[in-house]
Amino acid sequence: MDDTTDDGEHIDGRRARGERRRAEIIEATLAVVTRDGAAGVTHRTVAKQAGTTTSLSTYYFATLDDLLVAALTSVADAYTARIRDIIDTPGDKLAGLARLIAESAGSGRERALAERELATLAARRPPLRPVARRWRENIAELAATLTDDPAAIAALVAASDGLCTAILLDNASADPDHIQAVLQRAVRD
Amino acid sequence: MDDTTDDGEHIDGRRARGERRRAEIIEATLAVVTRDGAAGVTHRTVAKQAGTTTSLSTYYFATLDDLLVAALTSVADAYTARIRDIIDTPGDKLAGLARLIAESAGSGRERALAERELATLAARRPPLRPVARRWRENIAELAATLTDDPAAIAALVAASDGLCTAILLDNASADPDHIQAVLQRAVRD
DNA sequence: GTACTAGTTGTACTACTGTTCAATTTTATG
DNA sequence: CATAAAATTGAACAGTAGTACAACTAGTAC
Repeated sequence: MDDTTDDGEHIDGRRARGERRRAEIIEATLAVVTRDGAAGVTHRTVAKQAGTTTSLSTYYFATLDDLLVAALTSVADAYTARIRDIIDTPGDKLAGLARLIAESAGSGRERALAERELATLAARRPPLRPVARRWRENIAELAATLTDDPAAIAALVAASDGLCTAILLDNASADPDHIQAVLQRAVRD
Repeated sequence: MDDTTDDGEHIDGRRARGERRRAEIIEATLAVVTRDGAAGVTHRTVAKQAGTTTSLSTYYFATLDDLLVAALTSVADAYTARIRDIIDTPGDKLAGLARLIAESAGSGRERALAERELATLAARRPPLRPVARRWRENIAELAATLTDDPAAIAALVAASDGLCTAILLDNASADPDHIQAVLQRAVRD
């Protein structure tokens, strides 16, 4: 058998399977956070959700904190990609951001809630803080393509964050036009 | 002995002491949230912090949820009073709000963090949600004294919330002037 | 004094927690 | 084939969780 890639690098089937398992466990963690909140995350609940054993969860993530860091990183990565898409795509960036925020009311609600729970955890766990900061840094980067005024950038970040809170906690209106109007207030001259 | 108030109502020393104890337990709960986060709140940790026994904590608050609701309510009440002060006091209301938000970086950091932790909990516990909404409703009321534009009101609420996040999670600048400038962007014509 | 109520304590039970570890299976290497 | 490495399992340990409950103390009313 020739177990090589096009690059000629060997692929260890064991490690590949391990990576898959690791990803499954992270996904299971997010499912648990979505269902029961961050407080519901234990090696046992995660393992059960992933259909494996407790020991395997500790095999990949020695401590619960490691697991939470990995889960938050995963969500942050996804959001980073989404925002980078908006930045790189020609067109109205504020409208794109408004649509992304509006998703927090529907399909993206679970993800947004999970991100928020983990971000709150981060306030108390230093290793989590850089990861939690990413969402805000990404918005700031998007804002920087629209204005040079630092106050306007800070205002857009704050508005985005506050709008998400409103949607998640207040069941506020998730009309993209309304959201865009609020965002526009932050960056207009 | 004449155990009556000016109104002539009898005061039961036992009940009075009970009310004091109840308040002490709530205060202890906030201290625990401040130190270890909402996840650190258990009947035992709270009782230890309050200098009483576990059973007494369950005597006043049958379930942990009851205790968390009471603690969040206490914080929300304090914030409500602060904001009402700003509304009722003549002068620049935005400057007052900016000073209040800036406190989240210093003396008020613990309180603000506790409120945020409990508010995040509230997303998942329906009985907590109305209490968690109060902070935002109060800001909206303050905003309503400055403008009639619903978008501007929503923008000020979102900006206030986002600025607090920035301070708590990013260690962002807590300069009242900077904060006021960002807030001003939300409500100006 | 007695009777009653509110507050308070210590104890105990069951359930679940993070974590460890030796044993086992699966896969790769030579 | 044999050997080693990675993945996976089951069981176990010690610690802590929520909660219930009977017993006890302190304050009230008559």
